[in-house]
Amino acid sequence: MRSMDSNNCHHVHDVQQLTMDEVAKRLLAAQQQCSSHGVRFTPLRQQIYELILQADQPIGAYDLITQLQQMRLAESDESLPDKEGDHSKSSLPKNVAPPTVYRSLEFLLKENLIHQLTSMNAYVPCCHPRADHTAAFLICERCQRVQECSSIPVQEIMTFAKKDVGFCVTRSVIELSGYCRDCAIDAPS
Amino acid sequence: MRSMDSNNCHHVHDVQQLTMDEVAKRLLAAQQQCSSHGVRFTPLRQQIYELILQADQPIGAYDLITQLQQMRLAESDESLPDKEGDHSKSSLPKNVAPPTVYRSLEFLLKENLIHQLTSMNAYVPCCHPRADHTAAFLICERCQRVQECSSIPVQEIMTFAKKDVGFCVTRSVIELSGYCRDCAIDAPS
DNA sequence: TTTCATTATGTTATACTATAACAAATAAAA
DNA sequence: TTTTATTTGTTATAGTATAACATAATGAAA
Repeated sequence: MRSMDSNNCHHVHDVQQLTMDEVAKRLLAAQQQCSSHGVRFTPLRQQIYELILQADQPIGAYDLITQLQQMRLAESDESLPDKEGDHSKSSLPKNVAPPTVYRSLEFLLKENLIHQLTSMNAYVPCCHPRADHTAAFLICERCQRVQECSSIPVQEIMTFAKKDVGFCVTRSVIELSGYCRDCAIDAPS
Repeated sequence: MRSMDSNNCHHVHDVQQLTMDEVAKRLLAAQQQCSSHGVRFTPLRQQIYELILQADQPIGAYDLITQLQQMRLAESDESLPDKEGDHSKSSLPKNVAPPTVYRSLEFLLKENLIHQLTSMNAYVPCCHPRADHTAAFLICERCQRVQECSSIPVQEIMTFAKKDVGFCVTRSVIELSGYCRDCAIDAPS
């Protein structure tokens, strides 16, 4: 059972377990963001974003492929039950190949709509699509819950790299695996 | 050209570009550590550790395989030039398969002799093999230089996760890519 | 509208990274 | 020595990601 007070500290958010309402809101916001950025939020990109939003765990590229396949099969089945249905609708390709998904993932990453969890080859929605912030991720090994932290200590590492080491960061991977608060109860501390 | 004062701030070290002397020292230290831990520092493990120490960049598993192959070929060639040499020496297998290398990498990781750079699927020596510290890595995209930081801000993230979020970290991946001090001069800041 | 250029997607093939499962060899313990 | 445990070899395959080129859809210019 997930604690309700898990978000009480500064800038820590669960990235998933969204309600249908929240998913809808995110999709709309993404629409608007893409529109204002002058980039195209195509049906494919939208579908993939939606799958990532709806997933209750970080989802891998090949899982997305599987789910897309099933969605397309389901769509083509819908046109059969109709006795006099027009079968000339939109015959999407049956097979979804890796590049199809990876290109949309690349797009969503560039738009800051999703994050990549490099340590587990999976993807999650971004909590704050607007900002180009540096985030750390707390990944629970047991329940797969992922929390996104854009807290002070995370920012301090960046300023440390710049000020003290003279290192100019262009990409950050900060992923801490372990046991979340709820799961740590059962596990050794 | 690498600055000499790049290590002037607390707990930041280049992980590579070791002199032959330093490599020898590390090997000896590893020998002793393994001995005291009651684990076996076999010739294979030693060879792989040595290759990682000698590399001037993070090295991938399949690069290690290639290098091992070449070493073994070179060894078997050495026995040919001798006119009356005993060819019955140590005929090592010609092919080095992935598990051979991955198992030794696993060993070296467990002994804290090396680190895995998850974001680039490569491996580097550990600066402080003794401690089981949390480290951040600064990875230069241009010159491939890698710096290991076990500085205060890094530790603060860990305490933040524990104290403020109740998250119990078992494994950390903190890798910042970008431009090191020397390369940042030419690149946009 | 038609043409053209651009962008996005489909398609095929393949590269790269890593592990499972079992066999053989080696070293340590009984 | 015999047994046991550990390490390494071997074969096969799983999992992740991209290159290269073809086709289709979109948006802009003529």
